[in-house]
Amino acid sequence: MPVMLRPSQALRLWQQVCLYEVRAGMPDLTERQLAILLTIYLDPPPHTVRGLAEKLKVTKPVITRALDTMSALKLVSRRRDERDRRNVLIRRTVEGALFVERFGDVIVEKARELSP
Amino acid sequence: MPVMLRPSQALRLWQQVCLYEVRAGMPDLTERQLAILLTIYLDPPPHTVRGLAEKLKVTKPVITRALDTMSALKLVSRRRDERDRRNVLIRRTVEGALFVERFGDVIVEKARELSP
DNA sequence: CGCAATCGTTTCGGTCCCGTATCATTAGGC
DNA sequence: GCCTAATGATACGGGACCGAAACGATTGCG
Repeated sequence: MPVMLRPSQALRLWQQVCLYEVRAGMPDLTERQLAILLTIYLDPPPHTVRGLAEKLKVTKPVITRALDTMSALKLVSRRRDERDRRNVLIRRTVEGALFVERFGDVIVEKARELSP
Repeated sequence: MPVMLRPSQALRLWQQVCLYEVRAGMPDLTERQLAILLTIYLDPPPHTVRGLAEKLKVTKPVITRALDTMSALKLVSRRRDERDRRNVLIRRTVEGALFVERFGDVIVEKARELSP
C-alpha cells in the first residue's frame, strides 16, 4: 500500500520537519550525512566506506569525512574488520539509534498534522 | 485528512529522497538551508532576514550566510525594500521554484514507491 | 617471497559555515 | 537636526567540507 501524498503536502511535510529540527537545535546535518546515517540504520550490515561511497555515488573521502563528523556526534562508530583488516566496519551506536528513532517519530507527527 | 505514516516508512522515505538527491548530484544543502528555502517558497511573503531568523530560532548571520550560498546557487535572490531601506526582501527565483517543484515531485514519487 | 590490487585515510589549496561582536545604513521619535 | 533603535552585513578565529591526488596498511595472487 503506497503512501499517497500531493506535492504541496510533501513540501510542507519536509519544511515542518526541517523547521522542527532546526528549532530544536539538533545537529545541522547535510543531505549527504543524513543519507549515510539513514542507510547505516535502515539497510542491513555490514557497512563499509567503499560500499557507502558506491551506494551514494560519491568519493570515499566524502564518506570518511562524514563519518568523522558523525562519529564526533556519537551517531555512528567505526571498527576494524578483524577478518580483513583493510576494511572498516561502520556500526550503529545507542545515541544514533535514539536519534534516528526520534527523527522518525518527528516525521510521523508532522505528517499527521498535515492539512488535506 | 492527515497523512498516515509509520515510523519505519517515514525513515525509509527520508532515506530514499536523500539518496536520490545525493546520487543526482544536487546541491548538498543542510537542514537549515532547506528549512529556509522551503519557508521562502511555501510561506507567504514578504520574507526578511530578521523574520527568518526568528522563525528558525537562529541568529541573523546564519540567515545571511545561508542566503549567500543559496543566492550563488540562484535558488533565491535579495532586493532592498524601497519603502524601508533597512530591510532586505528575500525573493524567489525561477531556478529556485523549479528546484522546489522538482523536489516535491521526488518526495511524492518516493512515497508512492514505499512498501507497506 | 614479491608485487599489484584494494581499503580507508590523509594531504593540499580553497571555500563555506560557525558564534560572537561590531559595523554602516536607515528610520523614527523628540 | 539629533539621538536612539532597528536592520542586515561584515570581521574574526576556528572548524568542517570540497575534489583530486597521494599515502600507509593489508591482502592475495603468481
